Amino acid sequence: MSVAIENFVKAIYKNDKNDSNDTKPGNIARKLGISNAAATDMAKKLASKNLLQYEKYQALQLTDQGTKMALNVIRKHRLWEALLFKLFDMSLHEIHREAELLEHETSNFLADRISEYLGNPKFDPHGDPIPNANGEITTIDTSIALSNTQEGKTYIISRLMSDEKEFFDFCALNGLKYGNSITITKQFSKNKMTQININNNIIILNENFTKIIYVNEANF
Amino acid sequence: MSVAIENFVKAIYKNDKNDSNDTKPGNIARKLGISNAAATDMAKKLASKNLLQYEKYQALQLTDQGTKMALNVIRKHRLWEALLFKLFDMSLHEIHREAELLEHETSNFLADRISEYLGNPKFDPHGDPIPNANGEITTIDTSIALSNTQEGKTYIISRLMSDEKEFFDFCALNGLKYGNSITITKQFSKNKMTQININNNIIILNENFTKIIYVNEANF
DNA sequence: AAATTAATTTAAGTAAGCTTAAATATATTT
DNA sequence: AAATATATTTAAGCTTACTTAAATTAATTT
Repeated sequence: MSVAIENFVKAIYKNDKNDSNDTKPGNIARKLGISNAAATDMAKKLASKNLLQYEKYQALQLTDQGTKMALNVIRKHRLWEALLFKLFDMSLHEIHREAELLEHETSNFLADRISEYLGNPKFDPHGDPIPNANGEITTIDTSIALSNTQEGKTYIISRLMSDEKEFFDFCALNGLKYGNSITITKQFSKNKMTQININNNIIILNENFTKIIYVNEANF
Repeated sequence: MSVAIENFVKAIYKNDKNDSNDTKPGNIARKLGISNAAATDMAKKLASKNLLQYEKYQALQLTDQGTKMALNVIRKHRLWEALLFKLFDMSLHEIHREAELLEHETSNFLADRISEYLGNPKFDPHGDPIPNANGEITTIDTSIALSNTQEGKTYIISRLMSDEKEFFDFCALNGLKYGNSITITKQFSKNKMTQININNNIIILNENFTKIIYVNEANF
């Protein structure tokens, strides 16, 4: 299937989660930056391919097949985000931009290799759930802000919710990377600071940081 | 520029290295799996974009701009091959197939991140040179077969020239990966076996292996 | 050198994915 | 409920990247 089709079903899937009554051609058109006419045309075409149900003037509804396609694209997008975020010093915005292109040129085989390499993560660096190869999706995000962690426990970094270069520079410098493990050595509840052990270095993070770094409990 | 255009200049660049007189539309058409007519059309179009010189019935010649574009695509292709080969257990054939698609959807920024991550390698896992960001290309391959290495020296694995699953399984098991470092502990010149230290494990490789594993001298 | 073969080019046509403009239906306001 | 505004649809047309078939040129054989 083409890039245009993949983006179309993805846009419907995402829009539908917010307001399924408003998933009409015009709405999808706006999100994709195409004309209403083009969206109507595409809707008809995809209906004939059994990817969605189309009735004049009604909201578009993905079929099971269409939903599966959307989830497959979203899976690839989020796996790429997770991989790029782990490997390189790139912001959430940058990884999103790259993943938006790579998602359409990734075989299922490669997606599985990426997932495997990352330890089959259930969430991407934004905290959004990554569908598995069967299109199943975990909806409960168990990650918590660093400020809510407990002394003595070990966690895996699951999100770095920022787009500021200085933040990422700081993270890079201190080994704060998606997928890395940290241990909480002290919680200063008064002034909201957190002392952590990362790669055997002890660092203290203030509220600005502990609120935007998210982690999951490590399961050993 | 489109995927079709990128593949067209890439095909010309590659063909030209073998026989520059034979870089005519029909030849490129065959390599790309399109008709001669389509190739002639494209040649005219690219001439108007200043990517190549086109004269009726003559061989196609890339301009500097066209050459630069071809090298940029080739750079991305080979960087992807190097990255996928390093990270995942994929054969040379598999990484090639994936890189063929990813190369067109990769920003220069991301290409630079990949290169940086890999330590700006000059050759990909096939042993083909990786152009740098300025389109400069190293033509002298300094890598040698493991059978030609010297006792006591340390090398970086630069190629694993095989497409057989068993070989890659063996490599994965023993940490023989593109980019990894090994030390030659003994050379058995008679029966062409080589003893190496990899990740502090000592293993012995026979001729079947030492002829298809290529390495570069490590520069510390 | 003429005849034959092969390649290139031109011409006409197609499908995908868009566009704008006009027609039509739906929603909203009064 | 009628008038107005908004959204959707239809229609016609464009560009890209192809196709096949016919015409032309180049290369090869005899």
